[in-house]
Amino acid sequence: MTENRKPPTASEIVIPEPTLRRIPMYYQYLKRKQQDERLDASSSTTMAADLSLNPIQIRKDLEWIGATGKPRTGYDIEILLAHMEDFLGYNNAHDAFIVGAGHLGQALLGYEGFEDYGLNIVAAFDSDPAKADMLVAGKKVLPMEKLEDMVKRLHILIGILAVPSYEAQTVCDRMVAAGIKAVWNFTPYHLTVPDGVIVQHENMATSLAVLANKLEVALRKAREQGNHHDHK
Amino acid sequence: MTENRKPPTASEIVIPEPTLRRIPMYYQYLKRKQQDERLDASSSTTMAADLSLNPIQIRKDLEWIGATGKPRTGYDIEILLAHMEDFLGYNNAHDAFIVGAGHLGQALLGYEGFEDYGLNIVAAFDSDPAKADMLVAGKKVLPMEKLEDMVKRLHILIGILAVPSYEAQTVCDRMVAAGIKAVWNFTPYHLTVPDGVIVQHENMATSLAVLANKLEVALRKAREQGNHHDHK
DNA sequence: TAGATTGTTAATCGATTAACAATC
DNA sequence: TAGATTGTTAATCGATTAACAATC
Repeated sequence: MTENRKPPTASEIVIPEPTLRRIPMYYQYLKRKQQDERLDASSSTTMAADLSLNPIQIRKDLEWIGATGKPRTGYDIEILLAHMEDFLGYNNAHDAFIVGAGHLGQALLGYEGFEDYGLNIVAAFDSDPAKADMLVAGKKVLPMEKLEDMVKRLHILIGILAVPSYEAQTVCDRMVAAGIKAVWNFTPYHLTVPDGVIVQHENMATSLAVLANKLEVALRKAREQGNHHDHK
Repeated sequence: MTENRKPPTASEIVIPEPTLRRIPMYYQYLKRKQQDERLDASSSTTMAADLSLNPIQIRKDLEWIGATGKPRTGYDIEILLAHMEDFLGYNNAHDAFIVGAGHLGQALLGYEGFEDYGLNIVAAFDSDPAKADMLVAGKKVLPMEKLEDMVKRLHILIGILAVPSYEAQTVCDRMVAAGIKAVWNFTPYHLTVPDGVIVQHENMATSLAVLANKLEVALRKAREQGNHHDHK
C-alpha cells in the first residue's frame, strides 16, 4: 500500500500514553453510571467533576478513540462504552499465560475484568509440583516443564511474570524463546529482552514511592501550617 | 546550610512525578550491581545503557535526590543507595493497614521489599470471620470491627485497599473517618475522598491497556511489513 | 431563541533532550 | 595531559490547558 501524502503512516499514529492510561478509568466510571444510575448520556463537564480531571482533556481523550458527542447533551454512554471496548480489545482478546502461582499469581488468575480489557488468562505454570494440576478460579496450574510446548501449541503471545524476583530473567528468557512477544512483569527486576519483545513493568514500589512522597509533602505542609499557627 | 535566595518555600519544591517513579528502578538496579557484581561506582552512561534511558535524564534525576558524582568515575553506589533510601523513606517508614485478606491482600502482606521503600505493613483486616486471627507472613488478620479502634490507637496514616470493588468506597470511608490520610487503592473503583486525603490508584487495567496497545501496534507493524514483503 | 456543550486552533507548561563548559 | 563524565544552561518536544466558534 504505502500511499503518499498523509505524513505518518497509519501504524505510526500512536495514542499518547497518558491518554491510553485514562481510558480504563473512563470505562469503569461510565459502566457504573450506566448500571447504577441508569444514565444514558454524560458530558465531559460532569465526568471531569466526578473524576477530578479537566473537561477539555476528557474531550481530547475521547476524540482519540473516535467518539463524538452532541452539544447540550454530551456523549452517549452506550456508544462511548462500545468505542472503548473496541479500542481496548474487548472484541479481540489475547490469550495469556501466568508463570508463578503464588498469592499474586492466584490473585491475577482470579481477577475478573481482564476480559473487559482484552486479556484472557488461559492457565498458570508453577515449578512447585505440589501446585501442579491445581485449579484456581477454574484455571489449571501446570508444571513448568510444559511451558514452552504449550506456548507454541496455543500460540500464546502474552506472558505474565509472577515469580520471585531472582527467577524473573530466567523465566522471561524461556518465555521469549518459546515465542512470547509481550511480558507483563510483576517482579521488581528490570528485565532484558531482545528487540521486538515488549515488557510492561508493574512495579509496586513505584506507586508506593509516589504515595509516600505525597503523604510526606502533605505532612510537611501541615506541620508548617501548625508552626505558623503557634507562631502568631 | 540554608542560604538565602531560593524563591519557592521548601514545601513548595516538589520532585517531578516521572523522576520519582524512576528512583525505585535505579535503586533496585544499583543494589543488584553492588551485591552481584561488587561494583562500587557507576556512571550515568552505563546505567542508561542497562536501563534503556537517557544518561542526561539519569543525571537530572540523581540531582533531585541530592546526589553528586565525579567526572571520569561516575557515582559512588554506596552513597547513591544511601541517598535513595533516605529519600524514599527507608529511615522513616510509615505503618500501614491492609483491608482485605484475599489472594491480593495476602500477596501484599508477604511482599518483601516494602520496607526498603518506607512502608511497614502492620496487620490486615477482613470481614470473613474464618480469616480472623489468621497469620499471614507473620502478620495478623483481624476482624473488620476492630479497624477504627486500631487505626486510632496506632495512629495509622496509610490504608491499603484490597477488597472487592463494590466495597471499596465504604471501606475507604471508614478508614478516612478513623483518621487515615493516604489510601492505596488496588480496586478499579474511583474513590471519592475529602480534601486533604491522598489516594493512589493501582489500576491493573491501566497497565494492561498499555501493554495490549503496544502489542497491537507491534503486530500491526509486523503485518504491514509482511505485506510489503509479499508485494515486491 | 438562549444556553450549555462540543470540537478545534492556539497558548502554556513541564519534562526530555541537546550542547557544552567544568572537572577529575 | 587527554579523555570520559559530570552538571548546567538552552532548545525541543509533547501534553495540558485556554479561548472560542460551531452546534444542537
